[in-house]
Amino acid sequence: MAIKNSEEIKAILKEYGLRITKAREQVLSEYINSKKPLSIFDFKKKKVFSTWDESSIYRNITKLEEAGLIQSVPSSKDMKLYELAPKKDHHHHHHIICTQCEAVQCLHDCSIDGQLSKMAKKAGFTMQGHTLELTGLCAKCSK
Amino acid sequence: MAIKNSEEIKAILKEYGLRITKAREQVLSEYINSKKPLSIFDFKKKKVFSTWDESSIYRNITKLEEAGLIQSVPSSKDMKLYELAPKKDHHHHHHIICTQCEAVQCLHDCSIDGQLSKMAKKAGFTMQGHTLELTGLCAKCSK
DNA sequence: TTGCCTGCAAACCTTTTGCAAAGAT
DNA sequence: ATCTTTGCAAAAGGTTTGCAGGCAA
Repeated sequence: MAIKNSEEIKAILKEYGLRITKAREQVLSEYINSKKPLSIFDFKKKKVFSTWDESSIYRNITKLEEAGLIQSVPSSKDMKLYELAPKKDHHHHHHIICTQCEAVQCLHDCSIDGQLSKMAKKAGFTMQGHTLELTGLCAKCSK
Repeated sequence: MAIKNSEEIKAILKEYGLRITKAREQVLSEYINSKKPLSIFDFKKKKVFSTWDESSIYRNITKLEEAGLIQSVPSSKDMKLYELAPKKDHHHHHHIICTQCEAVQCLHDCSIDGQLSKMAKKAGFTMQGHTLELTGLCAKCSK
């Protein structure tokens, strides 16, 4: 998703019925402009967030999730991960996690639905959905 | 996987160079005989485990993971999930869960590896593995 | 003004660790 | 006899909550 400026962020918050506060704008901005899921740790690393109390970041993440702007992502680590929720123009996608450095990346072409439906049918089921996570080595770690 | 008795469990522990203790046998047995990933909560629910201290269960899970008998599974919840590692579960497969009656069935033809590898490669990753869960309606419930 | 948001501190929950006693090899 | 595992209690790390004051609508 393209980088959005402050006015656009505010408009989105308004559209979702959320109050506009500086902390909330910054949290949403991170998710909108990030290519990968973010944990509280990712926020704490950035000095922009050193002004905000951790609990406020947590509460804003919760608010954004309740509003449907972000969603939680499965992880093997001890921290919760969230990513921007898919909008209508977005594609259903999955993640691949590096088994060495734990980097997470989104995979934007999920072209296996047809095959999965067939597998389900063989077992006598009508498929409704699926969850899929890949593991592997990222470019850096496979060197 | 077929249910294994106490002697078989002991043999596996020995094979993996682990000492045989009652607690460890019971933890491994749960993973071997479970059709789904287990968290510490699943252990605490069972009264067999009420005899063991939580820290011992945690330590045994750690030991089994280090030995390569179980592996961690990505999750959105607050608790870590583990499942039997694929080596012991010689038949790589997935599950489909009925969204109505919660019946679980194994899917024994996983023919998507090739496609997943391609998806991973596009993202710059070398795929190592995947976890997949399908949801749908079973034969009975879709009537 | 009204009610939501924030910082602070404390509570909470899962997981880890230190230590001495009990158990496995 | 030696080295590992256990129970207990305490600590650690991430997340949530209560409260009083501050800010958005």
